[in-house]
Amino acid sequence: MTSGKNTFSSVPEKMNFPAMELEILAKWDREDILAKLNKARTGSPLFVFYEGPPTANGMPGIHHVLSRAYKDVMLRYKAMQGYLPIRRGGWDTHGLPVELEVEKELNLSSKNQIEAFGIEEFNKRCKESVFRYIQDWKTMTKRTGVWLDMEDAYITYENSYIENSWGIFKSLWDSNLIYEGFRVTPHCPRCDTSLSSHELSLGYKENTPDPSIFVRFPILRTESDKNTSFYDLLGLDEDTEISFLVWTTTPWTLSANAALAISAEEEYVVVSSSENDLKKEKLILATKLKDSVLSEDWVVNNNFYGRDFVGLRYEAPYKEKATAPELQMVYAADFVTTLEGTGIVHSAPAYGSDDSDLGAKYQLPTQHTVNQYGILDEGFPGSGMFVKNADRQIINDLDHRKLLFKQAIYYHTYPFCWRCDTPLLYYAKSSWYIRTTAYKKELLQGNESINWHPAHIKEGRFGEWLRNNVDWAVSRERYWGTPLPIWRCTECNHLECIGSLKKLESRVTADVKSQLVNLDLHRPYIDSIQIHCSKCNSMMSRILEVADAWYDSGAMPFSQWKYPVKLPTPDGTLTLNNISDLVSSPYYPADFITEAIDQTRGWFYSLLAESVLFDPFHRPSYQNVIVLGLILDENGEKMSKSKGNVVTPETVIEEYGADALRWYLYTAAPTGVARRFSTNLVKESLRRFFLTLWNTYSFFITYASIDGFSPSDNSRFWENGTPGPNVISDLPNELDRWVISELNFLVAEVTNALESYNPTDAGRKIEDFVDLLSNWYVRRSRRRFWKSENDSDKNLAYSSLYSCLLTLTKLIAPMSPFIADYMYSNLSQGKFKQSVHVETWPTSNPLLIDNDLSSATRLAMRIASLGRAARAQNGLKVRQPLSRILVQTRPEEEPFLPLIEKQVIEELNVKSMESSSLGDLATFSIRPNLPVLGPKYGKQLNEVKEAIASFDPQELASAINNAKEITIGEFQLKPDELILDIQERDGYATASEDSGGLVVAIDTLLTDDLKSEGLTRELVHRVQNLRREAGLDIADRIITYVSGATEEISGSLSKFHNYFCAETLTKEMVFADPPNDTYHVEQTIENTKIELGISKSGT
RNA sequence: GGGCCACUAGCUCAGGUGGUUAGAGCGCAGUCCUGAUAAGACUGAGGUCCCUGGUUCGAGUCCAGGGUGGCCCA
Repeated sequence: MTSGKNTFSSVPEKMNFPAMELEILAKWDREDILAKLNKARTGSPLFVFYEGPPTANGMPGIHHVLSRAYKDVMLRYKAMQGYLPIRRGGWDTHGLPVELEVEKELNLSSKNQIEAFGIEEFNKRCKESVFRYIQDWKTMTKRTGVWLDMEDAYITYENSYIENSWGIFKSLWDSNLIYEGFRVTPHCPRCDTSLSSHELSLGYKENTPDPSIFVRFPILRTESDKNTSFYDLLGLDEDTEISFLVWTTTPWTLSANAALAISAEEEYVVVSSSENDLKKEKLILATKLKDSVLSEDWVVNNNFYGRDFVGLRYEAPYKEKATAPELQMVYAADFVTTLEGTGIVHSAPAYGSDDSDLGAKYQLPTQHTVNQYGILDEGFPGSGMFVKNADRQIINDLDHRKLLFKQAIYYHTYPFCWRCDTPLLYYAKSSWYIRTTAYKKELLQGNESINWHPAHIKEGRFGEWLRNNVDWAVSRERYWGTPLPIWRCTECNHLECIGSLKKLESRVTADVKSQLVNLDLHRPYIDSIQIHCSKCNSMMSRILEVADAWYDSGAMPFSQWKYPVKLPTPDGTLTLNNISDLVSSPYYPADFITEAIDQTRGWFYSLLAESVLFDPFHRPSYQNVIVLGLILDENGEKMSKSKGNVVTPETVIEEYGADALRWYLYTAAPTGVARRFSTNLVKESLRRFFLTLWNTYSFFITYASIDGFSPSDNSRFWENGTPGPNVISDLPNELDRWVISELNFLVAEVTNALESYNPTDAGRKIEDFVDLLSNWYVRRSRRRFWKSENDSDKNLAYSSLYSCLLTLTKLIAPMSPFIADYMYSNLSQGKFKQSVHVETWPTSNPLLIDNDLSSATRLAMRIASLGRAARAQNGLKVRQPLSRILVQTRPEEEPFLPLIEKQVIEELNVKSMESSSLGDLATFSIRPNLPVLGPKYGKQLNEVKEAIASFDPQELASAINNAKEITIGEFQLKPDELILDIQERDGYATASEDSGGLVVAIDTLLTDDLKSEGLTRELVHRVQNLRREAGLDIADRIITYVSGATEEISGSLSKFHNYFCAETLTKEMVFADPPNDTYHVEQTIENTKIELGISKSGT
């Protein structure tokens, strides 16, 4: 510490927060604060953070500021807690959204067109596009005060990243966790491409007409014992045929029927028609749907549950074309409902997602009867036609064969290609899967060990997703992505997975080897690398699929480093040679991640799945997650470019500053719930919190500068010489003791909140404290700062306020880093750290927390509030002193009164405060103390309540006062089972709390002395206004002129001469007309006109 | 269709474990206070705690069903 007095820099009259933030940013740059922080934390325990990588092919929005702000707050907090945070950023660069943007720019609309254009050039454009807005992202990140390492960010398209991701894939391959299967996707038969869910949502059309047909699927009579017995069970003769009635809106898919699905728990009926009796036909359908499908002629013969039909075999319309007719039978499936149709669903695994899942479950064949252009195969009615046109032929054929029961037109919402308007087909394509279901148990166990904020995500959205886990379809038939490292033999179809470049090198021929040097691992380059088949020695080519971009981001813990890599740890520098080293290093798993809720099935899942499957111990790669809610516009609608309701971060920041925006984002709504955003709310944050804080700070600086206060003056002020909340414990003034107690309590609360990853609570607690600091501590302490002598009381007031402000700068530093550093720099006068962000987090001293004092002060605030209300209601302005106030509290609060007497007297401008006993003037009401009586009397409570209500309150009151048991009717009541309220007090200005037992009564008697004093105070007030209007400095001494005063006024002024002069800094009082060169104004006081003037005194 | 979340004053949000008459900030109307304040205090207007049932002596709170909105998935 330097010796001598430093002065505080003065506070600008009008504060420009955004400009201040730019200054602080320049300071951080100039002084390289982040590097200094990292250096200071060398050898500290790590706080490992993984960044969920954004894509920089669009402008960053408010929701991006949200997640960055939440990332930053925890990193800054942990740094202050003494950790070394790992703040490496990352970029997600692959995937369909990127391709779509480029397709749009190049005006391409199908895979054929892309391939004609050239994959090489296409991918080049993709690569260029992903960093199109990187500068905007970096600018936003920096401007919002977010300390993420953007210069050394990982990039998912880099070779090293791809190669590491291959390594994971290879490891899964070796564990038999990769397989090839079918996956049903929305497919455009004209563009010959699958559509993403996003594209799908662009093309839904309502009221699309489709055929709605009900088809008979007769139960086979002879082939198995069960079937025979079913006919026998119903006692059906040879001529009677029984059929499942099946509903479909896609007749063409009947060509690929593989199964029927029913709901096991639903009720079904066997029905026959009285009219059709001759035909001896019986139908089966769900009980609930009978009336909507069949006419009243059909009567119920038998009742069954769906499960009774499981295993029954049937005759499909095109059974001769089925690849596995022996498997065509009834299966139970959860997806079957009884809301429409017949409750019996025809299933074609190639043409439906549910169907495909069912097929996978029972190993049904995925049979294609339609090619990728939507043309129906040979051998079916309508063959060679587009399926939607073939529908008609099929319906006619079914009708002809008496299989069609009835038909209609069905209007529903159906997806069309957003590019070419062709109806989409759900179409099974070959796809590569990761067998996540093999580790379902471990995934669920891993989830158990993760701390989710908010907690409901764990068992709710995320847990639900994991419990319904299906294998991850990880391949995409696309171009711009991590190529899957699988090679297939062109001759014998043998498959091999290659996990690294080195391995690849060992498998290629000598002439190809040279091509591997500096090879871009993307398509099309990697596609030309062939290897020799280990089985038949023919050539193997890479399969053409690339990985789902979620696979990239999920691989991020492993793939983000370029091995070998040297990383700092508490024990020194550690070298990681490969992804296996990573898993056993302190860099795995992450302590903390945070992203928005839409990542539950995105990054949160891919991260969990890949780590659980890859990690030998099957641990999740993250331990704490903050899940953020979405940001909606002020009307509750999602912000989107097309709606034009996007608020850009810049607009808000330029007007109110990044701190205000951040503060709003932390405190406005609990984490995880959607929130409505409007610039006005940010403004409110600024006004309500920052301006209050700023005014308090500004007050301190102003007066501390005048008085030359220096924090180091008070040698016994700091404990261990460190600035913080630990001010000495024997402060004589109860206001100081109180504020220091509140401060220490606050430190504990904020620390707890941030330890629980809850910046929202932390911020709200700070707001509450700042309000108390400004509107109680400073307001009540003002006179201590104003008095002219520099005594120890004044010094301790400064010290206490200083301690609060300095500690606050640290508490708010993680949340609003700019203003925190700005205030800290001035308050610390360069004696502590270079920046608040390299400070250590304050610790709370429980010995300084005084709960009684806290309660007492709250009581003082409540009394003051009631006192002001009582005055206001009776037209007694606070400036008029009155003699006394009577206060009635609850018994347990009464001991607090002496502690706060001085504060209440000053606040309410009365001469004395008395604790009032139950006097004759009061009237009472008595009410039952329900939390006590309820459990005791239960159902009898109503009788007790009635008894109490019918009893004389006055009598009860005195009994309670004497702490006696009271007999009311048949009940014996103890004093604590009743609550006594005072209603009013005649002859006084009274006010009482609605629910508490607190009443105040102000004696309204106005003596001559009190009146004179009130008059003097009124004059003081007028003179103060003149001082301000005249533009005098607060320390200027003046000469005061009064003319035209009544005897009452002049008498008052002479009686309270000293008071008047001290308050107004009047050196000389002149009862005469103010000279012309003074500042003077005519005033009306008590209906009298007087002339009041002031001039600056010479000395 | 399924899952999750939300629904409390005009707006934004608080309201452990059930307890009589549900709060804050902003906004509105009025009054007051001010030698830090872009402020503050008090009063007032403003509530079907989304609805319906149930449990309970007692439900904003617990349970069931439904509604609206949002997100995710079909």
